[in-house]
Amino acid sequence: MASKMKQLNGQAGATTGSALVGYYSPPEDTFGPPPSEVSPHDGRKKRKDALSWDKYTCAPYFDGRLWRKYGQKNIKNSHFPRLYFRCSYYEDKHCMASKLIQQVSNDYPPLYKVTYMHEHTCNAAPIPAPDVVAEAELPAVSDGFMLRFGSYGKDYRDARMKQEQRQHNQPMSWSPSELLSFDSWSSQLQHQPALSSYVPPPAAGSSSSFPIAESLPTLPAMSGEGDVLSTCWNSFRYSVEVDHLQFDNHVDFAGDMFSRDTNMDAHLHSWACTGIEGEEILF
DNA sequence: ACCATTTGACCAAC
DNA sequence: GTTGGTCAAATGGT
Repeated sequence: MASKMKQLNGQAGATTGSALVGYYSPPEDTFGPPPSEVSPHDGRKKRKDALSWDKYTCAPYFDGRLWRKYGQKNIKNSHFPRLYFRCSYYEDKHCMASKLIQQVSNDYPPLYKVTYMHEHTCNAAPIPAPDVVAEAELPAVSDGFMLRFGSYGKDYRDARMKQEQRQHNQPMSWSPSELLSFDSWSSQLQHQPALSSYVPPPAAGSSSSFPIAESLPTLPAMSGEGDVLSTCWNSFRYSVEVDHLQFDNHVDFAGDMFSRDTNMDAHLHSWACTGIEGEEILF
């Protein structure tokens, strides 16, 4: 039998109200105009003869826009699935922008190819870079901890609140990559070659905030159980000397109070933040 | 029960 | 016939 009823002929009206999806990655050139168009060179014509351009990045998820995932497909001759997104304003504003994400390497950090199709017509304001950045007075990294954190800042949280209001005050869940959080490694781990190759220390004696331009994707966040939370985890980095912050059980960081999880292994420390609207966020 | 995500069917492009 | 893009039912989390 297997009579799987399926609505044919696209343009299915309202899919069930799905949430907006946004992820954070370090700002690259994504807030500006799209890079020059690159036509596919695999010989196969794209389904839609649309304007498209490719971008290779380690931070494929957040590009300042809100996307809704609508599909995933295993691709022949690729170890990684292809993920399909369209603009979250597809229904509201009939914005035809879409993108697909294809992981192309399994390095640290993994490299992704992102193919964008159609420009946004939704006129939605791009999500600004987070306002949580490293605090001032960065010391030399020599014997410090390397902190890594991913966050949406206040602007993004405000945007989410607005979106929740649009959706009849239905709260939106946070994905792990959206949580204000950070991990730390001991300097011992930091000096391992595999890490040092892509974690250049900040300039010694730097006294300004860690430049956003120097933010780079880092290792996937690991939970206490060793699970990879999300390879879309992107972070700013900064370093502090051990005595620069109090590394006991609480840290006041950029105005948010973090408490350390007691179940941590030798190198990976996980923290909970109690600074967002009084809620404690654990992951 | 509601909502977000996943999964597999359908169908267009090759 | 095969592969990839899209849709929506099924599934899972809260």
